[in-house]
Amino acid sequence: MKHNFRKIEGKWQQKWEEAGIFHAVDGSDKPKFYGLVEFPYPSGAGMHVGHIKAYSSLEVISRKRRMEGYNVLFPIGFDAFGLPTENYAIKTGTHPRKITDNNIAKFTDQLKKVGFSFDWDRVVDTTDEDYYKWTQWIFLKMFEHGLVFRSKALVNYCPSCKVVLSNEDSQGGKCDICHSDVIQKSKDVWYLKITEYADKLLAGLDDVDYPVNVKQQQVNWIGKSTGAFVNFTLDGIDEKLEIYTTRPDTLFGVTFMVIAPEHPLIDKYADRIANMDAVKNYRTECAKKTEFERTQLVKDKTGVKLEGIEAVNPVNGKKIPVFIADYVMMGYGTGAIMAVPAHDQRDYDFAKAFGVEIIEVIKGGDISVEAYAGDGEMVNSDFLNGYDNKKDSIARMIEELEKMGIGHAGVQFKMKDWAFNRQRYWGEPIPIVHCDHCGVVPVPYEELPLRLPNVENFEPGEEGESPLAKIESFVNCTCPKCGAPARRETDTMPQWAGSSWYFLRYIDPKNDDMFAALDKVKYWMPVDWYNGGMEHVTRHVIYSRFWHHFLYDLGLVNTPEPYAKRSIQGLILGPDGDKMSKSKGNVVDPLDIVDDFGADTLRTYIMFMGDYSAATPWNDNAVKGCKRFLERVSGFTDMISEDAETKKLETPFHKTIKKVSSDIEDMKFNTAIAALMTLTNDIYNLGKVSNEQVQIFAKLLYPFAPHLCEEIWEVTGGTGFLSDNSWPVYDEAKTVDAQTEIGVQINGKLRGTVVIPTGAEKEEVFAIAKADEKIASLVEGKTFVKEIYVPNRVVNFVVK
RNA sequence: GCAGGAGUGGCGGAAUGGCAGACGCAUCAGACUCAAAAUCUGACGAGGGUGACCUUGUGUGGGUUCAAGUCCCAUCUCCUGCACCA
Repeated sequence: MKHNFRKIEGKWQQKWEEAGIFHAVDGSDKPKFYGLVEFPYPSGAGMHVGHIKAYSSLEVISRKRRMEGYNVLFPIGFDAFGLPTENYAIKTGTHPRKITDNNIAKFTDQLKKVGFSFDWDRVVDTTDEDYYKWTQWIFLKMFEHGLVFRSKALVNYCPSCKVVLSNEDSQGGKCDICHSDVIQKSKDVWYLKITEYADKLLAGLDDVDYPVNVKQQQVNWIGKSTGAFVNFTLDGIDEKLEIYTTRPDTLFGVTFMVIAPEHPLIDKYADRIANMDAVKNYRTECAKKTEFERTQLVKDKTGVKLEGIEAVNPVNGKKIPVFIADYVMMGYGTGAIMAVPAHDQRDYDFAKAFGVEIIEVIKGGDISVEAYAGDGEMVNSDFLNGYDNKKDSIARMIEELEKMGIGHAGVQFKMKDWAFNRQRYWGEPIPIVHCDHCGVVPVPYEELPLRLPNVENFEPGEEGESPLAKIESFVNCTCPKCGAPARRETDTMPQWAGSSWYFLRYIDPKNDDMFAALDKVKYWMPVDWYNGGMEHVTRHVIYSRFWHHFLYDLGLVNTPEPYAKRSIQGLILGPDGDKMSKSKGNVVDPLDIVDDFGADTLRTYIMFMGDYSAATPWNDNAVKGCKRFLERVSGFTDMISEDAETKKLETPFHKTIKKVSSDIEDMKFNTAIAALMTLTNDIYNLGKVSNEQVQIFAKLLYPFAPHLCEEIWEVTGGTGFLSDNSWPVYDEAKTVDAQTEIGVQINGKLRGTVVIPTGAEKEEVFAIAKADEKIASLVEGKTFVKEIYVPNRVVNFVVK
């Protein structure tokens, strides 16, 4: 038959939809499989080829699982709150609701055209009030459990988007949305205490199947370090100056202290600081620097000495100077450090620049040249003298600090609490009321959802106030606690709120009483396999793990970890090898490929391009190659013959079933398709194939090219849909040929090949190899030192 | 600087320590055609030889092994993430 994709693709998509074959069944007796892909942000541009690649892996696996008898949940939805929509709304004067609805309709249509087997009955939309009601509900639960707090603090702020950003949203000192330089601004910020879950998020990684680099990145992001907190004192003032250090063993080498320019101690003792003008100037300069600039000047240490203030080293009573310098961050540890120039390079650079004393306490380096961070014998260190490794001396020092009551062991995390409010319209309203009498009051659960007011003007204020602040009818309310007039919180939640729990809503998308019923959660969770992008590893994945751990602690879900397994897809690059971008004009529109070559070709090509997890450039010619392959497969129906010759294909078929089955599980989609191409070549070489063999082939190719395979299945007399039929099984005995060609090496160099009966005994194989004319002539007159045989692979004769 | 990963034909990429380059693309030659496209057949790492074949070859330099793209040591390059984190 001809491969008329225009005719068959629409036909099968309609049939699948009418028959509802991709609907998951709650509580079925079959084993369950929950395959999850990251739901898209429905942008106006429509789908990108990257979306297709991201969904194709679990699409293939889900289709295979259904044939293997699983009850499959493979859902899709839309993560639709966010700035691009809001900005577009401001630009065009169209309401974000309308833009979102249009974009969702477009994405839905496109996803269906590609033939994804999503369960369209469970679609979620994070901007739907029946959905965000539960986002707000979980937020209130966190509030109730003390995981939400408000504080005025220096935060990452994007001057272009006019919003506060979390640490995760401003990686590399750039705004995640518009890539402008992020500045530090003092703002009222709502935080979620993700740091309270830092240890659980770290430990949980032991129980899940994530790629090593993903785990490593999360470990780095959480950034746990162990060390000690030590209280220094200020000379002549009854004030403690607490520092955090990972090297308490070097305490005798402390020659100065450094505090962050924003440290509160400076203002507290401003009257004692003789050079306050210089200090103020330095602080102003630091505030002007972007995070990026601050990290660029790694080499040049700057700072100002606090004249009139001296610290006292608690272990030896020595008076030491105190500096402010921007190499110490207010946001990490206590915002103050003890400086040990002899054994820390940053302190060393600073000491050299400011002429501070350097005292060696660990032997082994040359401190006239650089700081020494290695192990060695302790010197100049009182009771630590003679210790010769970090581990012992740290333990001994902490013991002493605790005994003296001036310090204790402690841990620190690089991860910071999650800045959770945005001064924007298109997000979930934060369900909090500010009352003059009662302070911060949560909106009662029964009043949820707290709806976004329908307004015309979405512009944020110049100083970064939320657009909601201008809407009197929204802002003015009564206090839920005392009934007095009060004001609503006008900030909204960040983009990542709705996606932190969406996989739970798929389980029970229409439930009005709960985000998802526990019995259904128990049936479906955890997600068996979650595929997505590397860019979400230190954002969405870590946020959603946090929320899920919290819900687990409340007993509302059955597992602490939401995702049993995580995989990552690589980028699709433009044909020129660069990242696809509108400005470079190298973007490939997947719908163009569907129109020109068909959805099956697009899907097959994307899975065949290369290693699934690697970045691979697009190649238009190779797309045509996949089209050609599918056309050859279509041709099988014209080659069907029921004669005995087709028995010759038995071994190739069993081999292919084996390889395709295992390659799909290993996400080696490219070699699975290559194996099917090889089998296709075998069939063409023979020129005939049995009806049953064509049907097996259709089943194997079905996850990749489902429309064509359903058509072949129908034409060859198959009953029902392929998803209702079983995945082919192979017979191990039939995966081997009767004869095998093996290589024959002499002294490790390939000198020829011989054909042996598969599985032949060693001695027989040696005999066959030695009988080979060419081999015989090459070994003539030599002595055999060693004879090696690797079964069905190679023979190696070592001769002299 | 720290962590993780990768270097294989013209290209995308295959190879449980056992015949390097599967499969696809591109290219070249041939068939079909008035011609082109499509399709089919064949060749296709490099160097040499009329030829069967020979030599060489997986970033670079060493090593282990009967045998190394694969393991070990060193080194270079590239990608990804984090980064003055005390």
